[in-house]
Amino acid sequence: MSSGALVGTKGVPRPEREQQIIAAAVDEFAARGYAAASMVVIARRAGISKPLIYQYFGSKDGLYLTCLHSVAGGLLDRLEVAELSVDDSVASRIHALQAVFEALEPQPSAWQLLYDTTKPSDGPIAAAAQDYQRRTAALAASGSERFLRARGLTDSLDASALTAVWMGLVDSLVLWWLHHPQETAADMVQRCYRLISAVTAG
Amino acid sequence: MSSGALVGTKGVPRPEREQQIIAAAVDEFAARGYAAASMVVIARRAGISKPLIYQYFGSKDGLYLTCLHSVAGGLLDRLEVAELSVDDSVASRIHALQAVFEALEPQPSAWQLLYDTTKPSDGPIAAAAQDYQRRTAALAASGSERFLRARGLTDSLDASALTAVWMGLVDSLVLWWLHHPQETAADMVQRCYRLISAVTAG
DNA sequence: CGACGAACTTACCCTGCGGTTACTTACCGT
DNA sequence: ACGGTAAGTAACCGCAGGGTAAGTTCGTCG
Repeated sequence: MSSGALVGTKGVPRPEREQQIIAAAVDEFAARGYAAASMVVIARRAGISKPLIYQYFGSKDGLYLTCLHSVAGGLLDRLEVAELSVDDSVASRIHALQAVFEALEPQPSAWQLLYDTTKPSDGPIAAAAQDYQRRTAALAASGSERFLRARGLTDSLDASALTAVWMGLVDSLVLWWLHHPQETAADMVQRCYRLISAVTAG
Repeated sequence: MSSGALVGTKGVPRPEREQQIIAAAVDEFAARGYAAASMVVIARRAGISKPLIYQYFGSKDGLYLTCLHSVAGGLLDRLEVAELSVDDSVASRIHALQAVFEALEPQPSAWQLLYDTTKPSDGPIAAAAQDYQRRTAALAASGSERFLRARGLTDSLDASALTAVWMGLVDSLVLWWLHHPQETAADMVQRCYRLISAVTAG
């Protein structure tokens, strides 16, 4: 047979196929959320069929977990390094922003996995997500406490709220970036620097 | 029959039942998002059965639209009034925050309807949501432009990004409030005032 | 050349969801 | 008393989505 070849192997080795599937799944999970994402759509986006995903990842949960680790792992490592450059000034926060933008540059939509509100509220996915959220929140919280203490505020709820605000602020900037894809990570860093200067100027 | 009475009217008049259903639906839509929310779960939360919802609201979309209007209508009216009190200082933003907190005090979870990413991307729901989003964005954008112009910045993308940040900041504060339900709206306003003062102090 | 395993697919099962039909109970005006 | 109408339900339908079984093609190694 010359044409056809609708079934049977296409000669793509497993690790490469897995990366294609993960990339497609991250896009789909980011766009629709865990609950609304469809496995057959992910398969179509990856150019293969549904059972291959199950053979490689076991279940929808397994695929989602793989995507989550792939996205959050590198991001958190970078963030933990960048946090060392943050002191108690507002302006020094730019280092954390830079780490986020650079980590996300290959696939910015990945960010939305971290704030997906449709994932299950218990089970291994919830556990992994809470663990990542705990680690990022701990990073942000230590910065918030330092910041407030330097200004004479010690209320722990104030620190908690400021942490939430700071994390939400990063979220907003990344989402804005998603809607302006022509901007590079370096553009974003410069823009944030300008805005921080403007706000803290009075 | 003394016990039982599993079918037949329970004597609750329609307007009252509708309010119960809307309250239950807002909670469920807020918690799971449009796509993942289940009509039978909403019915169970409201203490009735699924067909009654269809009799009163026609469809899942109809129920969602009713919830959206019920939530967003009052909030936007309040916001438009409050925006008149906002000048080009950072501190005056507290008036907008106060309007949001007070409007949400009866049912804070309603906020999450406005940022539901799982709603359909076309049709009447998308149209209504885009209209509300356009109105809120217009409010926030006018404030951002005034703010930046007063500080010598005129880049329209800067204004767009700052608008996104401001809206995300409000979002973060409301979400933090959802996790600290013992706080009143007045508590939130005071806390925000403290934090704004701290950040703008240097 | 033959056969074994890895890469793939078609066709299916089953649960759960949005939506509907047909029925039951209670209230209320005359 | 009684009948019309509003309030309310159990049981069903079609379909979409997660998950599976069994089979097909291709590279590769003796």
